[in-house]
Amino acid sequence: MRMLYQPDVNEINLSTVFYALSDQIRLDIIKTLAEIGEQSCGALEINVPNSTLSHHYKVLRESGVTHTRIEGTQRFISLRHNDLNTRFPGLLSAILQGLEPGKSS
Amino acid sequence: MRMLYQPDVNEINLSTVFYALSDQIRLDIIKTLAEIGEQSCGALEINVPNSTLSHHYKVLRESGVTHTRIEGTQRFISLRHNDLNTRFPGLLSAILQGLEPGKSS
DNA sequence: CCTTTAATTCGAATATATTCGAATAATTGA
DNA sequence: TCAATTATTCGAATATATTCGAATTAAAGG
Repeated sequence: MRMLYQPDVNEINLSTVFYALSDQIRLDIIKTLAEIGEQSCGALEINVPNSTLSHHYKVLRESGVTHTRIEGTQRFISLRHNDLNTRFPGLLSAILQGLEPGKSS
Repeated sequence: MRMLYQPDVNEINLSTVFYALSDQIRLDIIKTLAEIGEQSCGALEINVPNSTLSHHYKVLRESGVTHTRIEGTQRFISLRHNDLNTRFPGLLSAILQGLEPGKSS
C-alpha cells in the first residue's frame, strides 16, 4: 500500500490539530485510544462504515494526532502522546481530561 | 441590537471549542485577546473585511471561547478565561502556550 | 495462484463553512 | 432629527468537508 503521510513533530500545527479534534467521531476515536492504547483500525468499535472511518483516521494521522504502524494487513493506531507533549505541553492531557464522562464533549 | 447568544459554562462543548480554534484568523484573535486583554471589535488589527471578522467573532462567542460586552455602539470582546478553566482545566493555558512565537500555530 | 482479511481510495451526493459587498441596526452626540 | 460611528446581518459565490457504496490494494495463508 501507499506510503502514509504523518508529519514530523515540529511540523505539527495547532490549528490543524484543532480541526482534527473538532469532529465528534474523531474525538471518540482518540478517547478510545487514550483508554485502551494502540488498536487496529478494525478493533475500534465505532458505528460508521469503514470508508468513513478510514477518512477520519487519515485526518487524525495527517494532523499529527495519531501514529499508524503497519503490521501485515492491519494498521495499528496510537496517540502521539510524547510528540504532542513535546510540541504543545499539557495540551493532550487537558483534552483527555475534557473528554471524561459527564463532559458532553 | 439583537441579543447575543453565549453558552452557559456547562454548555461549552469540547468539539465546538476545537472547531472555533481550527481557523487561523480566530487563533490570531484569541492570541491578541490573551496578550492585550479585552478589546473592542474595531481595535483588533486583523486585516480582513469587517463582515468577515464579525463572522469569526460570532463563531468564537457561540462556542464559548469569548465573551462580548456591549457598551454604546461598541462590543468589547474578552476570553472566557475562568469559564474555560472551570470546564476544561488546563486547556486554555496549554493552547495559549502553543500560540507563542515560533510555534507556527 | 486463489481466497480471505483488513483497510484505503475513488467518486459523487450532500452538507457546512468562508468570504465579502451591500444593506441594516443601534447608539451617541450635534 | 440627522449624521457619524460601530458593528451585525443578509445573500450569494466559492471553497471545503463529510458520508458511504463500490472498486482497489496489500499481505498472508492455504
